[in-house]
Amino acid sequence: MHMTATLARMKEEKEITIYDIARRLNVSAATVSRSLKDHKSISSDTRKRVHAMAKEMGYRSNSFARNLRTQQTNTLGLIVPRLNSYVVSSIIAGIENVANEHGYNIIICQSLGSAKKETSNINMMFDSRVDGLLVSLAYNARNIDKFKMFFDKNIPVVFFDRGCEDPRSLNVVIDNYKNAYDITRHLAEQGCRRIMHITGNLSTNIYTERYRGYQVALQDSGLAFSDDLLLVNELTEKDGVDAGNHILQMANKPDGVFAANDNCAAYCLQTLKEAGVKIPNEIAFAGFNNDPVSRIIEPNLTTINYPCHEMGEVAAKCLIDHLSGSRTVDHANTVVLRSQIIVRESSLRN
Amino acid sequence: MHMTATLARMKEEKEITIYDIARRLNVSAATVSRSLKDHKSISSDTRKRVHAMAKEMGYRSNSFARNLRTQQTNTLGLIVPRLNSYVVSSIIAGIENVANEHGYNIIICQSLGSAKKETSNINMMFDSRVDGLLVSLAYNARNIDKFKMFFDKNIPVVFFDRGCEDPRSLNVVIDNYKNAYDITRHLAEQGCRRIMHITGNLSTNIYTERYRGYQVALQDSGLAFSDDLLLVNELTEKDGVDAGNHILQMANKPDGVFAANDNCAAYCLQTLKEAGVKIPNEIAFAGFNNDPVSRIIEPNLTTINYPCHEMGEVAAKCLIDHLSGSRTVDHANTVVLRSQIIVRESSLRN
DNA sequence: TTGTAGGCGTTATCAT
DNA sequence: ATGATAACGCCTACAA
Repeated sequence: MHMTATLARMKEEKEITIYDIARRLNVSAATVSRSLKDHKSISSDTRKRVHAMAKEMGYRSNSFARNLRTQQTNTLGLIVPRLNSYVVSSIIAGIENVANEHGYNIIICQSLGSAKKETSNINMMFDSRVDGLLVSLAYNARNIDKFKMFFDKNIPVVFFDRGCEDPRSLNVVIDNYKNAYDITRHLAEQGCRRIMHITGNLSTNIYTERYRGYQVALQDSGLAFSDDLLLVNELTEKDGVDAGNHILQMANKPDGVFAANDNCAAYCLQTLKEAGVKIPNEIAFAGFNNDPVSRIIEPNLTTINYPCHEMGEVAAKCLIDHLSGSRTVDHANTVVLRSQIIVRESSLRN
Repeated sequence: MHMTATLARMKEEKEITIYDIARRLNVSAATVSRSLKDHKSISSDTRKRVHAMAKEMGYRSNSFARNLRTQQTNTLGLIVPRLNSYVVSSIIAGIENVANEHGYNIIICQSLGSAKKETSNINMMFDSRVDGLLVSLAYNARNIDKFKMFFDKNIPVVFFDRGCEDPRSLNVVIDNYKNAYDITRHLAEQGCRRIMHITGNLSTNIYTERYRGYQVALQDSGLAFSDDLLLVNELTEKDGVDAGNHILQMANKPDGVFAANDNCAAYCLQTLKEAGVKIPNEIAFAGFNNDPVSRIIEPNLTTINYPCHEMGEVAAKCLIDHLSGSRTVDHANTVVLRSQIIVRESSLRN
């Protein structure tokens, strides 16, 4: 690798452009540009020479210039409620995998449960001219109005985890209704008569769906629902502890609990257990997500196997497919990933 | 909000530029540009009119054009080993917080423990012309050679979690040595004589530091180290279970275990407990991170309180300070965040 | 206070 | 197969 002193200096001081390469090779910038992207109408000889020289000079394509010219960014936007949860961070890991493979960058922001921040994030993504958007909404969206600007410009938007109810939207989700139904039925089959449901904000569709599954399962099991069996909170660790203490003070205690996530379920279960409640015989437990804590809490938690990583991969693939224009028009606009109940000791009475 | 039909059409069909605004207002594009960024030499009257018109027309600044002109991107790069771990995802949440506040986008990629992928990520970030870089290295870096291109161009790089040993690097870390020392001493004080250490790849400095703290603590406690007391793995859930089974088969078992993360510690502890080993009296346990599992496993895990969210915030602030040029020259180039031992039942003998 | 004009680095459309 | 040239949208001396 021989390199002249001037060349070495250029490399350190300023960006090398295709013009610099062109000059040294006595060709035009157009030829360099074409060579670099292996345009077919370029002789393999010059192409090789250009590539070699580009490498030698330490050339790096300027993506802004290219973006400005081509009107696309090779960047995907990602909006999530929060980054530091088991489900979300695993989904992102899956997304990043696929995106990276296809040469896309990802820019991320979290809405932190604030509808206002979410809106500003959406705008920010639009301003950033992302090629496509991946969204997990903090709260329910009946329609895609918030994303009108994306649709107007034919920028694909994929909703994952929490889908969007608008029939025009692309969704990658699991069957929250069915999972909640199954797990509630399971509790009923274990002999639970008063099953409590702990869940998150009911203006978020994953929680309304789970709630609905729970209710229908109660009906189908011939069990009554009453308001004191529903507890809505943020499903945090603290909420789990609070829920446990709440249950301890109830005159008419539940004999089963189905919480909409494992973290909350685990801390609730723990609180009850410490107060001497026998799990599962006095109160049986079920959670959701198959979070690592579900396999640590004792008894291990019956839960729903949420395919996080897969969901990330599928959502990213779906988006990238649309970007490549290879979408089939009649393609289903909602992908429902397989998920199922995992029965563990927390709900198994003998 | 009155809007002409033509205007409405413009808005949907193509991007509004400052020229469009200029034309409608009978001013020059320069005036529009200046008004939009509240340049002081513009009359407040025209500035208001420009802002109003921009809003009415649905103008959005084209960041590529601006980036191309100004040579900066308002984007921070973030490289982590993996996204889906408690520590990393919490750090990212902190980073995103601060970055967002200051108007920076973040682009993320994970190295997944592959040095090759890490290198390609670094290059990719460089190509993306990030204004600054935040890095948690998969493996140890004795120097910043890999980042030479960044330093050559004065692009600040901040190393967090796993620092970089190069004296010129900026680091945000905790005192892994001291924490490991303290927690090992604590185990010794509880009467442990054969303390095992389970840790990750020793070419990663957080693990070498923890290992060193462990060893010095053994010495200071008058305890001998032997090779069979060191177990190196990937610290995963499975590794925890395997470690537990391994211990069960040891002829000369340890009476204490210090694992370099809680997840591995918890699954190891659980495996032993299920096999009938009494915790902490037969084997005392300690972990690292204060992961949620540490508060679920029984007995609760003695651990180190890792300030993840704070680390993310500090790292981002540090980077952004440098970008704003407000850095003090004599400023320390390594920030050590406060962290300390949390003693819980897994290590408390009575 | 505002306008003019050149250039940031690419790509794409014509020519040749 | 290659070259000349004009955008892409914005910013910023310099001029007025």
